[in-house]
Amino acid sequence: MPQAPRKRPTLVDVAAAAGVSKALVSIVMRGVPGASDETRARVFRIADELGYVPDQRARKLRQSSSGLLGVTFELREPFHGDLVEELYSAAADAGFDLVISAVAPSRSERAAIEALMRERVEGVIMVGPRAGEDVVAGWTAQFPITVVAREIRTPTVGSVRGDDAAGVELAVDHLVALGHADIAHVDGGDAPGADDRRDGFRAAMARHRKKGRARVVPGGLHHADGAQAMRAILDSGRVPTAVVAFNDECAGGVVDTLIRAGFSVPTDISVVGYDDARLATRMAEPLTTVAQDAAAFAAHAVAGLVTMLGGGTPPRVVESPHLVVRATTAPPTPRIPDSRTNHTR
Amino acid sequence: MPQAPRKRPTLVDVAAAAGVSKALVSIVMRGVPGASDETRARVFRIADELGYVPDQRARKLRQSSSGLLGVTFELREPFHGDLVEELYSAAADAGFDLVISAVAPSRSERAAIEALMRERVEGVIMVGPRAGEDVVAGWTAQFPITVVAREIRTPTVGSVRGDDAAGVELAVDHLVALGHADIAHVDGGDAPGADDRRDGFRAAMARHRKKGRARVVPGGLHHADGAQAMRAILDSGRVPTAVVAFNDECAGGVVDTLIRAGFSVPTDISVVGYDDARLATRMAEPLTTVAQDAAAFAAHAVAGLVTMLGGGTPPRVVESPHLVVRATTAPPTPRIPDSRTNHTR
DNA sequence: GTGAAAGCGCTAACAG
DNA sequence: CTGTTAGCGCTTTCAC
Repeated sequence: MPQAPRKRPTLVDVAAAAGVSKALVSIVMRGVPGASDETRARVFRIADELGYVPDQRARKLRQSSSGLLGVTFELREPFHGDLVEELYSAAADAGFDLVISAVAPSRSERAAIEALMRERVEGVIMVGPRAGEDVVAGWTAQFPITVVAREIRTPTVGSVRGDDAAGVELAVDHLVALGHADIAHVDGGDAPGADDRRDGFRAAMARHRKKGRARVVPGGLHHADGAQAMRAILDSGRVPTAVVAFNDECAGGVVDTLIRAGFSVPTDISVVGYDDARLATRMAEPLTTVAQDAAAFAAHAVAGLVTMLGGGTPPRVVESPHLVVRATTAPPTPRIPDSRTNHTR
Repeated sequence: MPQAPRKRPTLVDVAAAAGVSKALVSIVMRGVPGASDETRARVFRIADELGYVPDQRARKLRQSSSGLLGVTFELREPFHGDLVEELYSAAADAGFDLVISAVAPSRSERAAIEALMRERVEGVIMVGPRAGEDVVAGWTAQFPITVVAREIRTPTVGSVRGDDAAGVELAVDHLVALGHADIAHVDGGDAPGADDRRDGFRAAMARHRKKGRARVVPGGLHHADGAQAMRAILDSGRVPTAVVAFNDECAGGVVDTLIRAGFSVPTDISVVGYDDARLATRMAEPLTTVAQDAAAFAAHAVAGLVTMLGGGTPPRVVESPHLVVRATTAPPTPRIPDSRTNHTR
């Protein structure tokens, strides 16, 4: 097995070895017309023998446009991972390469964005950014930006997101159709999209003339938030027959608390999540959830950004989510009062 | 708010605006000695006004070494995310920039590595690669490679991993000290490290003269694998008092199945995970687990790779894991035969 | 302390 | 079909 060479072969090396000009090698390597088949074959063979790999950086430097799209995402969010995966293919389809830059507790959004600036990406897609609108708008001075999975009002910034209100309404409609009346919403606090989901919940309950039985409980994005919120609901003594959680992870916390309190899901209580992140399939009970189509998000984000690159207007896409019914929802069972009250704490 | 400029300012633009040569601007931007304080201040101010950001690609192209380290990791693995985060800081400390390239079902390790080749990274760190040893060794022709969180025997490839056997032994020792005798191991199938953990389990049980009561059940890396394995154990009728799972996610599946079968954790059955990924804290019960220090892994991987860059020998680091006792382990409770047998299926 | 010139590896435009 | 020439934006000698 060959060791890492002291110096990588360049176009010139290949050209010399093949006895042709470097321009010709370039033509062959890019697969553009302008070389005879036999030259092509010979150059390829030599390049291969030498272990030649074109230098992407030099290539992009020479070209007027870098053909690069940047992406910022959070390493910790499963749904972000799903999106990044889809973005790779969406970008490739559009003829762009992707440069991904992660955000984590020890690496700020600012740091992630600045790395992208230095890489000379032509535009960036920010997945669920936490920065303020004005901050994001400020970065717009460097390149066009499209935000995914978060609403943004600044007109110069593109936005691709799901219709959060409609998604929650879908969930409520499903539960009502099953016969549920007492439904609680464990919300997302100040997370992106939380307001809309809360509003959607209230609107749907009002539409079904169950306004008085709609309960909103403070929650959050994570497992612990859902668990704690559900515990609060149980402790309140007023137990609903169904819960709509802010997202899948939060729903996981809700379910876990219920099971440990001796309830069974969905027999005693139905639970609906949101996102349909890969996570939803990693739970003990396949979760009924509102699905956001990551592939569609990615496609719209890339297409929208490319439009902006050409001077077009920023995309403003609101995708309709759909409901995926799995195993955590069922018709409510008549409740025997107090039979389940001695739940563990 | 300024719109994205038609063309980004370059060094020349800044130089012209400041009335100095571009070499001087370069000196100032890099912060190297060779410019007076007032020139420095003026150049900085002008660069800022123009919104100038140095072009990383052109910069690296000119330099003999790119100062770039590549990383491949799986978007879906929480522990990989932890590692990547630590790698960012470890690389920065060593004066390198990171280029991360994700692996996902729709993006192969080969694709991820080839993107890195084109980026002219000087070396790469592969987090828990799945490719065969020979394949990884083959890539070594392009750049030095260090593998993290997986054993590799090829001497030309660096390796930084935890002592998997010792880790599982730690878990078994802890359980035995608590008084457990019947312990099962839900293994990781053919995942990296699974063999060692299995061996460690058997060795520890033998050491404690409980060889006959050691049971190994086929599992896997994910929640569903753990859940299914635990179900199989329950169905077998021979229920251990403790389970050591391959990793945290798998342990989550084990716990979930137990709870739903009416067992309580840790009162009836203790469960130990592995990794201490962020995930471990996202569970309903804080998981007792074998912790791998992601920061230490990252530091060793970067240091080792840098050594290889300088012609040194590939690192061969085996980190000692440690046990983090949380809420899923306790002394065994005397079992009333068959009291719990009617678990749900 | 400052500037002029050369060139990193490649592609684009042109000439043969 | 093939080769030559001129840069992309930057850093790096080496003069002044």
